[in-house]
Amino acid sequence: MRSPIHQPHLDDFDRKILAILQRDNMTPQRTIGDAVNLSAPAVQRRIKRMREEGVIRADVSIIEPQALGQSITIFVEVEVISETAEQIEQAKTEFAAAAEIQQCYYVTGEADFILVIIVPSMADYEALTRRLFFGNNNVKRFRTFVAMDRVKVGLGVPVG
Amino acid sequence: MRSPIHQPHLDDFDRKILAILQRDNMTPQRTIGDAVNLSAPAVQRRIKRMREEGVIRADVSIIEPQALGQSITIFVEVEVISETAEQIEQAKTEFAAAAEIQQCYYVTGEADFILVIIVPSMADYEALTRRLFFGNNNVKRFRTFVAMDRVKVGLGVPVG
DNA sequence: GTTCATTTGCAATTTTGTTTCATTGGAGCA
DNA sequence: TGCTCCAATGAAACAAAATTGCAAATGAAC
Repeated sequence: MRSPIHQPHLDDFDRKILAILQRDNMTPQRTIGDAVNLSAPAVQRRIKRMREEGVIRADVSIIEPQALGQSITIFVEVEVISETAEQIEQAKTEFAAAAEIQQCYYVTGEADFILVIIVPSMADYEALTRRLFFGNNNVKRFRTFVAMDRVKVGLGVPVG
Repeated sequence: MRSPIHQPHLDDFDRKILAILQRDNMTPQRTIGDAVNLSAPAVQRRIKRMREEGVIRADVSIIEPQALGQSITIFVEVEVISETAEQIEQAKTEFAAAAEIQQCYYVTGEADFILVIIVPSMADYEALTRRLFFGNNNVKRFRTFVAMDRVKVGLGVPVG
């Protein structure tokens, strides 16, 4: 379902451009060009290529959840009963579809899934658990961690 | 250290605009205006205001970690020994400073911190644990979860 | 009903993004 | 060496978008 990565070769220019874009993608191409010693059109072509290659996945605004009344961030470790391919796929689909689930990872270790959830209140979380976990008979157990401080939040990748 | 939120009143226009921007912040203001029934300048002024108020925290490109050779995503639950305000602050600062740590949350529950880490290889992770956890005598223990599939990744917030 | 503050749309202006095109700098090869 | 071919570049022209100025509309307080 996701577009493949064709092992793109990124040179130093590309990496510097990415470093700028993942900090502020509204930076004018001319400014980027000055920073990396390239003309604006060159920068523009590289960005376009990296978008096509899937190196740049998306361009988004990051919103403060509190401003939208979504003030609680919760982590959940979910352990399932049956780990057949089919059951796992179904769980992935279900978790991915929930708007409250901001992030979902399928992991090894003492849990099977780790979820990052954003809700307005604990009551909403409680309702969500009923729908998502207690309402799913393949969920063996789940552990909840409530975030008191979002110390560092982002999707930045080290550019090496 | 973080700018406060002055309980900004967001109307329906604002929320619709945010919904668009957190999906694609390169959408032209004119297009946004058409979608929400507002002129482009009106949209522009609202966006500017929400940036100043801190509702919109940042505008970024999202990069595929694999493209940068950072192909392993790891979750870590960290439990500390002493939870004095000072010790916690120090841990926050230390975790926030590490480039490999993409996200860091201070949580309640059976752990104190939850980290999302991006590294090129398990060897790099092992080196990181030595530096961050074994090298810190306030870390009681930590549990590692390696992501096999990044099912859903993003920082989108439900717009209610 | 009047006033005041806010927000809007339109139009002009400025800035930015995009395309065109001639040129440069190699890589491969006779 | 001298040659062609290819990919990437920068300068300039061009198109599109963002931003600003301003008058009109809206709405709340009095």
